[in-house]
Amino acid sequence: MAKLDFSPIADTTRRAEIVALLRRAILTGQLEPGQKLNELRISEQMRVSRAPLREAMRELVQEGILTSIPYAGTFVIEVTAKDIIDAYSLNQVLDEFAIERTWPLRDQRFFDELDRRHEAVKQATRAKDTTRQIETALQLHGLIYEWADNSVLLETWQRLTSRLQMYFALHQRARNEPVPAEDVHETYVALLKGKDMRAAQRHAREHIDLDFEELLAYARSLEKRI
Amino acid sequence: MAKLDFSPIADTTRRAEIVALLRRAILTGQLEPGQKLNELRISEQMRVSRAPLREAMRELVQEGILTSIPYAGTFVIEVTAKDIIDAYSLNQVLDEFAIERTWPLRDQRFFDELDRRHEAVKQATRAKDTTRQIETALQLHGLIYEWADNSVLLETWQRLTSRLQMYFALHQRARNEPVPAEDVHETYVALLKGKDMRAAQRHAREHIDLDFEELLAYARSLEKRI
DNA sequence: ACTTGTTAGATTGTCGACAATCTGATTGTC
DNA sequence: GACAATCAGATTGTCGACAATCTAACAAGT
Repeated sequence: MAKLDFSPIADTTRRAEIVALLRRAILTGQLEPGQKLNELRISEQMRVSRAPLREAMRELVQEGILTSIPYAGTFVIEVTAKDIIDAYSLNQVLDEFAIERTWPLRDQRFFDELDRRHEAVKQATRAKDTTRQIETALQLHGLIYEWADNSVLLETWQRLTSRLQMYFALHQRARNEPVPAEDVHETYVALLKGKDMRAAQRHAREHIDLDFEELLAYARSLEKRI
Repeated sequence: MAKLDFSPIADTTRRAEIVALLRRAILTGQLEPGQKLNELRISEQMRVSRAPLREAMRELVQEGILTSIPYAGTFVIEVTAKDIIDAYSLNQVLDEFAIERTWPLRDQRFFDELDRRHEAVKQATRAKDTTRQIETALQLHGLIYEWADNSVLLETWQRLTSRLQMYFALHQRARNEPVPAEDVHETYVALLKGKDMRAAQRHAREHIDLDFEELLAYARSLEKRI
């Protein structure tokens, strides 16, 4: 018997595809915060009935990027400065925990995957594909969560990621400057390969703080516009 | 204008009621882990069509207490020893964070609410209502999360709570011993009222460890039975 | 005996139509 | 003109029926 591992086959329900489509539209900012999702219109555009669409929307509500008011509608969540602060402060705590758990489990496969994802970020940066840059950066960041061998932690991170990605996308969309060309993840990757866990944890915290300042400033500007 | 705060009116959709019913059935162990939820049967029992039932089930899947396999069915999640370990280790980290954030925000209203919830636990204990005891104990524990003024943290805790409650319920159901009569939360409440934050954090960690040992032993026994 | 094809039954996924509810415009009243 | 009552249109919530898919039992071939 050959020892070939087959991966699970793709979800073949319309619902799953709708979830993916909607999530992408929200996280890239094509659907703006506060915007209402008209079921009839969307179902017609997707050539799908409202049943699977509604089920998909329930999933995204639980995922935290949509919000639903009975008989009124389902909306993309609004982004407040406080939301961003809250998400980031929790993210710091989780990062520390994830690094602690991943640390003893690092092996060659981990380092290889780390390099692979790092490379993906650099490529997206060179291509000036901001959406993909955000996506790959979060995937790079997510490796410590995938490696930490804690399914509940991973789920929590993935929920948080949805929001972070949305915040970043909004931020990128708002400022029309080009994306920073230098590689801010170089140190992060080096530290994860090194021997000083505390240093890695500290850097994760500081590095996040850096991006955070800029993002927060944007969030504040949003607040004032209302 | 009177400064009366009205609480949001109750959800009036069937879906919301179904979610509440199903969640309760799962968390109290009436629906056992691994059990399949037959849509037609349940919808007939509830005198409801399958549409709102299915939407409710999608929510609970995202909430993490159901799992769905396309064209096969939706099942109550299985509980493994590792799941419990994972949930608890994350809970420890979150507890520390929640206490840290809540600490400077404690006021008279906090202390009053703390006492109120503590009293509810004691009452459920006296009445030997194990289900309610678990529920109230988790509510007591959840106060630091509600008070921490971090919506993302609160959501995360609520998701985690669902599972913890399910684990505890399973545990309680398995052992037929009476529930401990002495009050294990006395010290916890006292420390939250005190001046030493570190001590409170330490106790939260240790206290949880205590219950955890017992719960874990049960989880291991589950593993072996398979 | 073991695999492979076939088929019937049950269950999930999807659809189109109807009922309940909300919104905002209109009318009528003071 | 301001305000309440009413109504029409649009949108969400729910239903019952049909289509797609899975499972398990059985038959047939090797």
